[in-house]
Amino acid sequence: MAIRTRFAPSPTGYMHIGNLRTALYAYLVAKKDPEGVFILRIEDTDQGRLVEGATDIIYETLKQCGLHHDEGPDVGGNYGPYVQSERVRDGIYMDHAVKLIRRGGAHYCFCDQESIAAQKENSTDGFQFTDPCRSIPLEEAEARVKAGEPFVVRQTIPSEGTTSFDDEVFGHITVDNATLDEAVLIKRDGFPTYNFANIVDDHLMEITDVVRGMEYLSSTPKYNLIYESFGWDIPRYIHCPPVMKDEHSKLSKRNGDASFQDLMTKGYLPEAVLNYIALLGWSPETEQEIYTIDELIEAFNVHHIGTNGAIFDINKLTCINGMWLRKMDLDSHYALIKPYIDSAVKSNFDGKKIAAIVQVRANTLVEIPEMLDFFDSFSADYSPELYRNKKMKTDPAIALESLKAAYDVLKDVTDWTQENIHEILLALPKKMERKNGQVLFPVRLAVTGKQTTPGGAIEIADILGKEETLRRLEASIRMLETALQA
RNA sequence: GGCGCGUUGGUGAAACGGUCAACACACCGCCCUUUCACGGCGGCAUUUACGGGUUCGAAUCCCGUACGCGUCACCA
Repeated sequence: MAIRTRFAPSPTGYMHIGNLRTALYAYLVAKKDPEGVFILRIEDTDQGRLVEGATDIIYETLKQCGLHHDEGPDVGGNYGPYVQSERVRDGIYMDHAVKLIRRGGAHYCFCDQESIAAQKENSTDGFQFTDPCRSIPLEEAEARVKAGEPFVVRQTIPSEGTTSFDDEVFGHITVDNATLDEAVLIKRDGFPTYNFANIVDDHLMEITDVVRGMEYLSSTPKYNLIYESFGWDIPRYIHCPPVMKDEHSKLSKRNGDASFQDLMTKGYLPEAVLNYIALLGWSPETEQEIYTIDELIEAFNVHHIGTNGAIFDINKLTCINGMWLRKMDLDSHYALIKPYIDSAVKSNFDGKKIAAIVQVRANTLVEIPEMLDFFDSFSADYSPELYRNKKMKTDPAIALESLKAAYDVLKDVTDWTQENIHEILLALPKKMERKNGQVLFPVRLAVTGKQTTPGGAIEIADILGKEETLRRLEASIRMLETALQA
């Protein structure tokens, strides 16, 4: 039988990295099987927490990441509807709740919240609700329901014995039934709770592998009791530890940095983000670090998912993002970063050449414009002290000498190509008995006015063109002369 | 508080009883070099939360303690 997994978010806001990672893992588990099916189900049973537009963010994010679902509200499928509120209208949950009650796995409960609170009030430490409605005979309960009395459906849990299950990540877990409380399955408003809707839908949609956060680990035994009451097969469980913001707290929707959309605006690539979060909590069996989605499918193995929370490290993401940027061929890299180049460079320079000098340096997209600001704005009012560089063995006086020499040879170049500039400029240090750096470092500085830039003197001069290079050189020479005279 | 889960360097982590505890990020040096970066090389846990036990041998198994997280909602 083919593997079927689902990603079941509730549309309550942004998609954060922890969520996305759960989606990724569910996707990988499904696609590991060539026949595997990945399903998107929207869990909107909490009508009070719905956030408008949240569903679209989910669609958009999955799409950007290439996590295409085979079934879902927008793409259809044979197990629909894929939105829980629509399933409520179809009566699916209530029908199953009634079935479960008849099988003894649940019961009607007429307690109001006040009486539960009162019981809690009167109990000494360790409150566990004891439901008096458990003992109401079924016919009587059904009659009260029929008469219109408000009710909830509550799970009936055996007071003795133990329940255990196997988790692919955490192993075998056993709990005493006595510690399990009888959770509400159908709320007073007729909507199912998350737990119940989940069980029913997972079964009806024939989910074989349940991938979810480990916060559900403690309610899993209750799930299994319901599966057993129904006589249904229990799925494989894959509980994932949380993605943490720091040592103590999980990544939260409040923390804007954690949302996928924010990472996009911060200049990260979807592929890199996916690559990174795959590695957050899961480790491959080889030392390979860069993975395309297809490579992840190939390498993924649930038994290498870790058991403790992993702190989201933007440094590592940045590094991986840089690797993705660098491994692209120049044409696609240029196509990708063109908007960022254009936003900083309005003058008519060769964008592709600029892309080439940027490619080995940029780790994120947003840092690109700042790197390139010198192309459009140059004025020789920077500090002459910038020319003093210990490693290059330069100071303003040496720089002035080099700049003049460079200007003299450069002004006669007729064919302004990188090769020619290279040849001409590198002849200079030899002639002047200087080190390469003593000539080229000042030239680069003179035409950019910046301490550090992407690209060296030759590459930048090439891009700037002869006229602009000479203009900038001249301005810098004048500035240096004035400074040295003073 | 009950129950469950966890604890390897600043971070992600490998090692599934057997040499000096991989690797990557970050950090620090050095090299390369026309700056920065890229790339290369090296450093960075005398030790795997702590205490016992089992064993010829433990990060790895057992027990206890501490700490952390989760759960105990008519939220998901």
